[in-house]
Amino acid sequence: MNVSVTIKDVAKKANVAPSTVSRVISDSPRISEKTKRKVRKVMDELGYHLNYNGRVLVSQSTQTIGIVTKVSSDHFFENPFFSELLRGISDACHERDYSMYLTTGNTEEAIFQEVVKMVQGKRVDGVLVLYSREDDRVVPFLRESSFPFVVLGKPVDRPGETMYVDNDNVQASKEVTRYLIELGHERIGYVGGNSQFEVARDRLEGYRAAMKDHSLPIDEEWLKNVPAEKQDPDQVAEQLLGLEKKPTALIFTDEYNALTVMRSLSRRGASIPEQISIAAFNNTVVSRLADPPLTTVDTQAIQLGHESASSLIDLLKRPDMVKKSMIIPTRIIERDSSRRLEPESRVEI
Amino acid sequence: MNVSVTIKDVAKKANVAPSTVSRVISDSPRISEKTKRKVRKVMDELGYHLNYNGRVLVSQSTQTIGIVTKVSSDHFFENPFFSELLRGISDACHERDYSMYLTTGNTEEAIFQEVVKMVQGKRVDGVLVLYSREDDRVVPFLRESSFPFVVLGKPVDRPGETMYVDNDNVQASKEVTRYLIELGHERIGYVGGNSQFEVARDRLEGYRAAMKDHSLPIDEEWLKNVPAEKQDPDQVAEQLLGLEKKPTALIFTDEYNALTVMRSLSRRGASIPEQISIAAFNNTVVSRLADPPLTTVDTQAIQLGHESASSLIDLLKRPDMVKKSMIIPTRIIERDSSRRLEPESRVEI
DNA sequence: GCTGGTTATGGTATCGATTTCATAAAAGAA
DNA sequence: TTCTTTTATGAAATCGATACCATAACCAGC
Repeated sequence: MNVSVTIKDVAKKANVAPSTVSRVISDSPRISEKTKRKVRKVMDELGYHLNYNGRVLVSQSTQTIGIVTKVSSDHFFENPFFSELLRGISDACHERDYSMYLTTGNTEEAIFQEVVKMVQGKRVDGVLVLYSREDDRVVPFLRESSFPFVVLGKPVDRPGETMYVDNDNVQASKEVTRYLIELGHERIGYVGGNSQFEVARDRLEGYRAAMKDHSLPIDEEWLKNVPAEKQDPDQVAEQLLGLEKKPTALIFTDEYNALTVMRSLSRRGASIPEQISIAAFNNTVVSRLADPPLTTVDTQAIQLGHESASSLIDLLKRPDMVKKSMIIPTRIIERDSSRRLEPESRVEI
Repeated sequence: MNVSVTIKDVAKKANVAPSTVSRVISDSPRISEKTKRKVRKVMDELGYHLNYNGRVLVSQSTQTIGIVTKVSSDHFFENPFFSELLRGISDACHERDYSMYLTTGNTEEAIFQEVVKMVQGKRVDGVLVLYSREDDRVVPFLRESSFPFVVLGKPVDRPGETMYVDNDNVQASKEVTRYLIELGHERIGYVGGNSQFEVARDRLEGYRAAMKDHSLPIDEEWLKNVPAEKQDPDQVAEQLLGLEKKPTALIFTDEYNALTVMRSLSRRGASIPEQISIAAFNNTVVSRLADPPLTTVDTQAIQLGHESASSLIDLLKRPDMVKKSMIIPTRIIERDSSRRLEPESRVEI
């Protein structure tokens, strides 16, 4: 096993040319069945296996896609949402016989350099960018290099020229807000994420739009749109409970934030959902196992991952294809963290 | 960008031989500074970038490690434990300038075939197996092929000949059991996982040993050592609460199981930790965010990942190295899910 | 001035597969 | 039977980089 069997060894033993063996491997119709059988027998005998690197060099294609994540410090990695995405991506890759090449780094610069290396070094055929952010260098670089790529999330600029897969976050956010409004809530707060990311902006927009549609005023004190790492859940809880006009419902773009803030709220005597209803985005296992289980917007992470990888592979196979984008539907999963606000129960807490 | 610049183009334009350019790339001391400057200037002008595949072919090394996970249906992927592992692996790879090649599949056969393909096809230099299981074909195959690999978890057989990284699960389980015993618990139950996996067996063994050390009898009714997917949390809760001699504490090898069973227990009126104390393994974000937060054994997933990848890379660099294995220490993180059982409170619930 | 030893660089085979072009053999047409 | 067409296979160039071997240039020592 140490010394490997090459196509030439097979050719020699089978008394054919290397090119014939190559054609047998690709099952070319130009080779007679008899020769195919003979060559295959020898391949078995010698324990031949195709050397992938030789093929890559000549075919100029690695059958591998590069996956670019946010910086590790965003804790994207530790989030089950990421895992589910990866699961979807992985499934799609395996279905189409592609491989995944994972990129990570602790700084944006490190990630960018990784991307440059994998693109210039021809390590991958295409790139899947798992975020969409302002001031990002990766997407512009890929665009400029005319390297095939797909963005998971709505591109910050030129969405028409870019292939992407995303939820309709504005719409989804509108819907979950409306859902709470229909449950009788009027004072609805919103705890978002880093507004550098397109997804955060879209969801905030959807929330605002829904409130406006129902002519409900928004108290800016109800909005906490800050990066997760800067958010002290206790502080958020305290601030919200200290308000004269306390919100009766809260929307979180991040399940983890929802849980930590929920805990702080409960400790301060605001029980969920009795005093405050909660809804969050991303329906991962976290929401299911929370106590009480969270009402969430299912963003269908596995499908998002699957479609994005699948679209990228389509693009690789037919580079001239029209840059179609894809919107994955969302739906609200009702659980116990939000409840109907009966008129009589609208007492101050 | 479409047509790529090769080492030959650089050589021609700089009036040197391709071999000289290659030596400049590797910064060989045999090339004069003057020539290096000249060649580098031309590389810049032409926008040259090393083609990774050409190098791979001649150097017979891909600087990539393959990562083998359990079948997707085990939901290993969706577990933050996996994410943290991956994070550690990723960090180690980036430190050493290695890449990761991820394998997944829905069946064991699919995974096995993937491994064969990546090993025989020379897609990776070494393999990291993220589980240790009975009746596994991957490890024997790697061994037989004398392909470098490291197992995360204690190998089922021939651990002496195999490089592995693991916690001391027997010991860790002993400790957490002892911890509960020292809190005054005597009737301690154990909810484990699929005993095909070495980790499940080790932890069960540790638990039994600790109980024996303290001369505490084990009621076999307290043991639920079944695969996660077959475990109905409600049923487990019901069975445990229906016992005449109910356990006052439970150890879970899986945080998710712990949460689902906990919920069932609470619903049936057994509050945590008042009536039943809980301890679990793997201290991920799940335990931190649970309500109440779980007392857990921190298995240090990130470090496990980091060390395993790092060991594999060491092995690749020095194939003759002694097959040292590594035990990552664990520690108990005390949180609110377990409490001291005061003698007077030992009343039947 | 000649020999021997460095040092800097060039030429070329090589890694393992694919692919184009050429050609021998077989089949079909006249 | 001879010529043309088709089919099956072979020979060799190629992908991009590396590494071995060769050699020119230079310097030192006698």
